[in-house]
Amino acid sequence: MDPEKNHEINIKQSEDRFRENLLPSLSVNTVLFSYHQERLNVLLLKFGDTGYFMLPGGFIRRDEDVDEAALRNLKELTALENIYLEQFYVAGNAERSTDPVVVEFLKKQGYEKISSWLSQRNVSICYLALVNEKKVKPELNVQFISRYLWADVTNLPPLLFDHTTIIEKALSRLQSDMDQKLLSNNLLNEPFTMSDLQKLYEAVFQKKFTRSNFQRKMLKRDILARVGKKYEGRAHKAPYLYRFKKVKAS
Amino acid sequence: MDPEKNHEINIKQSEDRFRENLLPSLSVNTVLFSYHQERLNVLLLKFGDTGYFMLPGGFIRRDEDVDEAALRNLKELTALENIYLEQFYVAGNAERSTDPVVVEFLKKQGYEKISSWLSQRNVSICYLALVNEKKVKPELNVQFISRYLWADVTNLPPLLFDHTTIIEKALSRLQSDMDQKLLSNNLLNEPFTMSDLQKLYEAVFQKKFTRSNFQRKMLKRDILARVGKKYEGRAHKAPYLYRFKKVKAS
DNA sequence: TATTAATGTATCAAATTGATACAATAAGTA
DNA sequence: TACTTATTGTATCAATTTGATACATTAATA
Repeated sequence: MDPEKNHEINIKQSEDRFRENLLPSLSVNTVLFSYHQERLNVLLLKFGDTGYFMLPGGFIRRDEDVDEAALRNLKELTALENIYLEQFYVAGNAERSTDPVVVEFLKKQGYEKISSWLSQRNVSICYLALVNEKKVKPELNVQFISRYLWADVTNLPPLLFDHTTIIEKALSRLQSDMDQKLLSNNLLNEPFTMSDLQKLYEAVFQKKFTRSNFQRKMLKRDILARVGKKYEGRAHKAPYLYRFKKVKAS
Repeated sequence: MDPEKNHEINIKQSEDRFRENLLPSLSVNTVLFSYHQERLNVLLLKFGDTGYFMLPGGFIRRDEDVDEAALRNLKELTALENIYLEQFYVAGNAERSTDPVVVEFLKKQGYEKISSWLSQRNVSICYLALVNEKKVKPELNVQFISRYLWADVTNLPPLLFDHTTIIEKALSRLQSDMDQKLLSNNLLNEPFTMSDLQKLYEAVFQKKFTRSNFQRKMLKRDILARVGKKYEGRAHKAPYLYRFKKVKAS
């Protein structure tokens, strides 16, 4: 059998399954932040050979909470579990689901039907998550996804749909949450030095902090526990190593 | 013709229209705050004779933005236009759409079909808005809505679905936005005195502020313009009257 | 004209923040 | 071993902000 025909049949079947099991008009997208080599990165998936990238995402089953759907999709795409997820934005523009790059690409490949399916009106509920890059194993056996990329948030490639806007909203939410919630938690490997923590803050806020004042502020918050010293074999005082204190059960 | 049969046909027609024109699985709800007689209130609609209330809401047309849908529904239900609306929460629990009170009520009245329709899985995108109670003309020609109520947020009646949770989330968002965005704007009639403004803040934050410090804080923000004095015919110094300064076009 | 009650503003101490200085120390170098 | 270097931990000081309180102003009334 013609493999392409076979493929279209598979699509037809999955489309039927979609109708049965998934909520129509809705999807979730997750902005996965990581911190690696002093850069704040975002996980992106490359769409075919278009040169365009997109955020990981997926659909919502009829019997699961929207939050659960976000967690499940995250697990399916990256093998991550027990991750802090925060719902920060709804992408609800009527025109957002049609991207000429996607339509063009699919038509060129003969996927007229899939094209119209993927271009259906769709509202996306957007989450952000914070992860250690090394613990993420992106799943690439997904149609049209050719590779993945941890992209520096200050230097994003071209993105499909309104995903650039979504990432901007995610970053500003991350900034306003950074001080309150214990977000650094997921982004830094313990133990870490005060300097490590400061560099993370600087990557997130995209500005410099005064060292001594940053240290004072962090120590005063009573969230760090000193667990030793780090001897780097370099000619200076060894910095303390820290872990985050366990959050009190309240 | 039997009026109830006739009614069911109307429902059938509107259900068909629903399928054609509206996004399935999705709705919007709006928490409409007002400030009246030193109380922070929320607009609620009474569901039949059940003793239960609900938030105003509606559906999203296939060709309109989610934000537009929220504005349109608000206009249809209250005749309000050009209102500050903020998306603050997504109610996405799988079980949220089924409320035994609603099911019971509709069955009792013989509306089996409508009951199952209204109980379909539904994700609600929630907005908050701030309005002058006197400018709101709630529309009561809506099926099952018997009356409306401006309910004190500190003393809510029983609510259907997860609407109590939604209002709690709305209040905490209102509190965190109060200082940044010029929200008082929509809640106070201009001109107002400093004491009026303070009472509004006290209703929103549900706590008292020290008068002199509140005044200092507000004056320093450079958002108020003095426009005269208020002679109340009472034995004390006349307070200044204020308006909000026009926001600079930036 | 004195009294009263609410208002506008000043004041003072405490807490917070930004900038800078300085002491401590791990390793390299003479 | 003593001195140097680089980085870290902490102290200090002024400027700013915040909470509490005091006091002066003033519109109506007795």
